[in-house]
Amino acid sequence: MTYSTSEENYIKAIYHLQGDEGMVTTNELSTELKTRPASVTDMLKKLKVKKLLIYEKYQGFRLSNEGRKVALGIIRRHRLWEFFLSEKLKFSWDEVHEVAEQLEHVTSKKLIDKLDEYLGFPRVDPHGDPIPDQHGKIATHERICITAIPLHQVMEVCHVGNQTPEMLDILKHNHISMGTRMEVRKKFSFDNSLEIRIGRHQPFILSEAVAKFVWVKKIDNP
Amino acid sequence: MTYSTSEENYIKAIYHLQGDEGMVTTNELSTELKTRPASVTDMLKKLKVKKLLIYEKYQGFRLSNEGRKVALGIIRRHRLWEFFLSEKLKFSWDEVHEVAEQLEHVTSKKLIDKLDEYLGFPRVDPHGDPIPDQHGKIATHERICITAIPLHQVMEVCHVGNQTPEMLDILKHNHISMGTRMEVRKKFSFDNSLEIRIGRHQPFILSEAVAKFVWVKKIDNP
DNA sequence: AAATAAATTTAGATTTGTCTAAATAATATT
DNA sequence: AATATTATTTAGACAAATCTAAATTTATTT
Repeated sequence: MTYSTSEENYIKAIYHLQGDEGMVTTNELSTELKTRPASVTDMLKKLKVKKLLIYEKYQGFRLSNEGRKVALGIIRRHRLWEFFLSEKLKFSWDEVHEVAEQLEHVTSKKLIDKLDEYLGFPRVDPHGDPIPDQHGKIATHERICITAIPLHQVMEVCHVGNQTPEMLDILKHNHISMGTRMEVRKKFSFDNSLEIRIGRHQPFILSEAVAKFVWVKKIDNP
Repeated sequence: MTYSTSEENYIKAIYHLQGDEGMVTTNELSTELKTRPASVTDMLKKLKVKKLLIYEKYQGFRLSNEGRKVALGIIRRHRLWEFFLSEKLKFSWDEVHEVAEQLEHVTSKKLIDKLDEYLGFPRVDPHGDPIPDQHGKIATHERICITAIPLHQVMEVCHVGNQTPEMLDILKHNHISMGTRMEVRKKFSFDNSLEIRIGRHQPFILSEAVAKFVWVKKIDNP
């Protein structure tokens, strides 16, 4: 009922790769984890024996219900630590992931539940991803990429799918962060760039390269 | 320049076993770490190659200067996490050690230095043990066991050498904690128990079994 | 449908940290 | 001082997690 760091990394990666119904392939996972496909196969066998995986050889695989539960536990730990690092220790956005990667493997339920309480039961991490609760429940808020929303509708930034320092830099420059309310005023079909307006400020242009990582949701408290 | 969890555990244990000048033996270390002596010998060879250890076979061993530096880094992490768990997450005294044992192996200098700052640069952990600073400097405050202090001298509790729930219970019951100022009023040679007084409160008796774990120092700000 | 290419698995090796059993060195006892 | 006891080390094995190279299965092309 407790898993090695390596097993946890595999479980987490599989969770992220498999969508709602999808299967994952050996190559995908080996790319994700930067290991050789042969190593992946070895681990798949192990996880299958432990009943965390639905897997028949050559057929691809996905997490069992139990496996998904374990994955959500790991993700809970990861995201709570990210929140802690960002909120309390003032780590910048692009620094939290690497450290949380290590902290997430500290397994003490009490530690995590107390940390959750100390942080005030946050519902999303600094990148806008939802944090599963003690029971593994995870909010699936409806979100949509700003490249796909209708014009002239004010929405709230709730997720950024790229956490590099470069991305942080460009977003900061344009005063975009989690919770920012914005409106798409125009789409330029030539290069798929967008004209954005935040509140009463001067509208500005966002390239497609940036825009495709910015996701919004309907405003919570209008 | 980075060490495995296992290596770190050996280094830390050697640091604790060796006094100021002393040598450590294979058996002592194997008892401490609950491994077989043969495993200890294997690791000693490895740590010697890495120049962390002064070791000639059959002659005992102790940390090199470099080894001591590494040990102090690990102890710094351990004690800062203990402080965090106790102070911020409200873990009780006897619960912090086990969790800190895991957290101490998360190696990010930035994490630890920011944590230190966040906690307000604490100088001692919840058991009264000093926390090394960024440069590995550790305060060696003069302390003395209450079984050994002269009578009628008010001193301040600065260390408790036993962290079981039972110890916590008895100390709590007698209103003794880190920083408590107390005076030994009488020593009973029959059973080596002590009569203690805290402030103007009713004096009480402490058994030798408890007293030998309670250490005090001169009062800082008289 | 056969041939080719790509993905996956198997077989066997390697590293780290551990173990047991046997050999050797140091220490204690008669 | 010789012997017995204890401590330490060596030798060889094992489990976990990885790797390379070869074999096998599935998918794609002609």
